[in-house]
Amino acid sequence: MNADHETRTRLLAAGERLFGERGFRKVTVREICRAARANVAAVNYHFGDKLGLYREVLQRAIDAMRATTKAAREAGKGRPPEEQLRRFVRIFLRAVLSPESQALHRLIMREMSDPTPALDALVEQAVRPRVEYLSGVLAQMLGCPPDDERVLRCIGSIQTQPSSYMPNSIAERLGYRFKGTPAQIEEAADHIARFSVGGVRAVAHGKGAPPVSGRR
Amino acid sequence: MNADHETRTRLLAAGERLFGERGFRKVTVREICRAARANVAAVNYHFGDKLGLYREVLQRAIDAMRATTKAAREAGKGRPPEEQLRRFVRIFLRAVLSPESQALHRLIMREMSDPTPALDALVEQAVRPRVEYLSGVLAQMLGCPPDDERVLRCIGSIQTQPSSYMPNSIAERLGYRFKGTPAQIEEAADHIARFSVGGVRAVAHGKGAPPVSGRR
DNA sequence: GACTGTCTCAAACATCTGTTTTATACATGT
DNA sequence: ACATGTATAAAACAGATGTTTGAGACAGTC
Repeated sequence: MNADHETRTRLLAAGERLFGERGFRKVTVREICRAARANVAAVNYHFGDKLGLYREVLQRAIDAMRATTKAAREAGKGRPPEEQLRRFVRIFLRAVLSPESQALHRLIMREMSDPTPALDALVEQAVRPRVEYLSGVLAQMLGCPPDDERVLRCIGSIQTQPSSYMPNSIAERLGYRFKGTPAQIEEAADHIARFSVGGVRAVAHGKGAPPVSGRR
Repeated sequence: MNADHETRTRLLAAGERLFGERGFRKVTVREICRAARANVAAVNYHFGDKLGLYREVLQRAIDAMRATTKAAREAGKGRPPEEQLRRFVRIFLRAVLSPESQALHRLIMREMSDPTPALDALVEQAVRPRVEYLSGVLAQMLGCPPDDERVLRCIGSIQTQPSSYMPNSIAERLGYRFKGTPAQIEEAADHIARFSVGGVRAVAHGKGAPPVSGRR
């Protein structure tokens, strides 16, 4: 019986931490089981296989991402689109960089840059809703329909920026020490928000990069 | 003898292609040897071990990256900093996305997001010079010293954007078809240049993202 | 008290992967 | 002709890794 599934729960916790730190491939079943003080066979017993455990962890990450999107949506409700974008950036960065919540959000970013067979669930359940929300915000800022190519391009430009602040990043080797203190997180969010609003404005006005030489 | 090192050359070519497509870890020695029509032992004979082959391929990538930085530097010589940034972005994107030259430049991006023991050479020989060049450009645009934190933050915001246009990217699943035609590459470069110049301007003027609510 | 289903464990298994060994062929220099 | 250094090939090796097996412990059920 053991309806609490104690071992199962410990495996999920260990998987969340380790998968979040290193992604699916670079974590070994034996490592997870050691961290969860469980037998090597425990993963296969409770989750079928390694990917089964990963899928459950990823589902939690998907839920966390949806919650973040929802929080950003609500924080921006009734405000002008630029302010909606700023608030989205700030809420997103807090989620990705705060030590308490970072594990699951990093897992998302890893899954996107190095996908597993579980990618589909992520895209359909979490990425698509977020992109739809941001598309609405950006379409307003750009003054164009949400399916304009510029909308998706801007979303790309915005969503990629946070990876500069993740550990392992080259920036650390170049003197930029990012430790993830609340103050640093706000500074990073502030920068990305500023940079992104400015970038979108430039795209909206069709200025900033004439074909190759400089009309301006 | 065999001073041409035919097998060695084929191994390097196969390694360049495969490492560029999938990175160090996800390529197997047997795969490389099969692609190079060589024996499994060939890699160890010619390069000591797998990492030895990788280091030689990476060195080519480092050289390609330095050449790109140099080309951007020269293309911008004597021009205003914004134009220097635009030209850098365009030259960089052409290198990363053009089918002919993409393999080595993708290897660079892989090495940065998922480092191997060979990372040091990359950072010291290729990343640092590029960052120094961009720091100069951005310091001018921002009107601040090159070691101001905003400089490095902007470099991060600029350099991360191209990953939106790499294969495997989520954008493909959401309807944005990027095939890498010259026209599409120019469009992408145009977008990133516009967005980045606009972003840097906003950071320079301290506008675009007041603390949380909206003064503007 | 025997039975059943749940859970855990140590051990073994199968596969993949980087590496090494051993033998052989070939060209070159003396 | 012989020795030497270079290159390739087939096979074996060693370690890691995901998975399976078979036995046993434990709790609840008939």
